Amino acid sequence: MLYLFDSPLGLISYDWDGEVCQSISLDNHIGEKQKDPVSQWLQHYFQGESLTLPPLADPTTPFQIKLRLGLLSIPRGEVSTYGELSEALNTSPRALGQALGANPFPILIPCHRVIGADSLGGYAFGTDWKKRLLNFEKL
DNA sequence: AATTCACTGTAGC
DNA sequence: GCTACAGTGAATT
Repeated sequence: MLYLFDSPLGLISYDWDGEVCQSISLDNHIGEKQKDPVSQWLQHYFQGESLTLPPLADPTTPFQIKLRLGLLSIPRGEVSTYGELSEALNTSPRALGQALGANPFPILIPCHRVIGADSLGGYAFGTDWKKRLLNFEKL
């Protein structure tokens, strides 16, 4: 079931089935507002606090597991690069980017904290969002 | 300083 | 299997 969250940076929708979060979307502006673990986490996130993550759907591939751990090890306000992360995960930068784009949980899993070696890099829902998120976390 | 280019590994079909 | 990428560093102009 799709629900909405009204963030200071833009509208966020997420798929919550009552038990776990299935996915996050930054462009589908449909659904109702509801109080659940996901909206609570987002609420706190945008207040600058860190909570433990709500239950998330299992990754579709083993690589996604490693990817999550790698991303979650980047603290708020810090950034890493595709090259750096790919080395840590024993893969290539290109592959890492591909996997990041396939990650269903932007913001919850902070894929926006990964930038290119000498450029911003891309973002599944537009670099717009990426810039706003990074700027927000810089404070 | 800008552009081209081969190499790369994952996901999705 | 095959193809499309959210990258990178070296080689070339």
